[in-house]
Amino acid sequence: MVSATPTQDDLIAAFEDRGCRITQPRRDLAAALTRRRDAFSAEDLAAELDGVGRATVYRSLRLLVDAGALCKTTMPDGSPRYSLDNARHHHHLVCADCGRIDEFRHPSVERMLRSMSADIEGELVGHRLEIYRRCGSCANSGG
Amino acid sequence: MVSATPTQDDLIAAFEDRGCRITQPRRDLAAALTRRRDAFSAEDLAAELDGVGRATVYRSLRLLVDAGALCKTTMPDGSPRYSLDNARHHHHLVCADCGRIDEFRHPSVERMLRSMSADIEGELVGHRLEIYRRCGSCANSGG
DNA sequence: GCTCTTATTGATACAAGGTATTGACAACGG
DNA sequence: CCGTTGTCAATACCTTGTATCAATAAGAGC
Repeated sequence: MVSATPTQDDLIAAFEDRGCRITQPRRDLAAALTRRRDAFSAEDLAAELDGVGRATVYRSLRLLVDAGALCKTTMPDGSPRYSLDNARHHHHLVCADCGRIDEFRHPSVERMLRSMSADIEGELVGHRLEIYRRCGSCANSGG
Repeated sequence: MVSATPTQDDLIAAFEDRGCRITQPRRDLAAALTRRRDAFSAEDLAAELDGVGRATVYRSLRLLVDAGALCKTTMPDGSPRYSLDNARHHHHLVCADCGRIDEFRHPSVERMLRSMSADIEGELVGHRLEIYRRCGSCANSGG
């Protein structure tokens, strides 16, 4: 049961669960990820992981997103960011100024989806919801 | 007051409202757009508009999105699609199979946003919501 | 209608984010 | 410890745009 922010071992386990081999690049990547408390771009991570190929970084990120260990979020300008996933279904609060991403669970979201599904023809298969805001520190530090 | 799906003249008016010149490429583009009843990619549209430069297509699409005449929506795989906008705030129902995009207004969405804003630190500056489903025809035609 | 100014154009280069290919390599089952 | 095969790094390429720039054409003013 993974419930808090995943450790390096949790990330390794995510690879194993998907039948992947545990290689040095994946270990390096998992280590780098657990060192990061913030949201990051794939390119940033690739730049940090000297000696690990760019393609490998992208492949691994996709694996971890599919495994549910990482989230991929869209910034207001459309550019993607990755962040560690604390599991359980949630959405994201994205600060439009500093890019900070917080997980966010609110009963009204699921309530809304239930209430809509009655009025929507066809079968609901998913949704995408980001909430953009100015976070507390950005709101305080001027603007 | 533009309330139904915009005509070619409405699109031309959208350019004019923004102080833009009405050029032949923009006329061609507006004509092509009103012929389209479906969602489309910018590249598709550029391919259709022979003789209109790729950059011009992208520039014009951005103008029309800013003017509120077009919507830019994200497919489940993250790729963008454009569709004519019937104005008034709304969200999108995207068919995960055929890519069909319908506009969609439901009181529970705004209710949800209101209800959340009370619980969110900082100032809300926007949101992004797509609902993915299998539309009626896709659900019927097997799968 | 004819200039003149300037927005706009198409071509092209570039950027960001990501996938496909490929020969070399290394995990790990036996 | 060996062979199989998943994975690697490198590289080319793709998609979705944006920046640059010289050439052009809108449309205002006469």
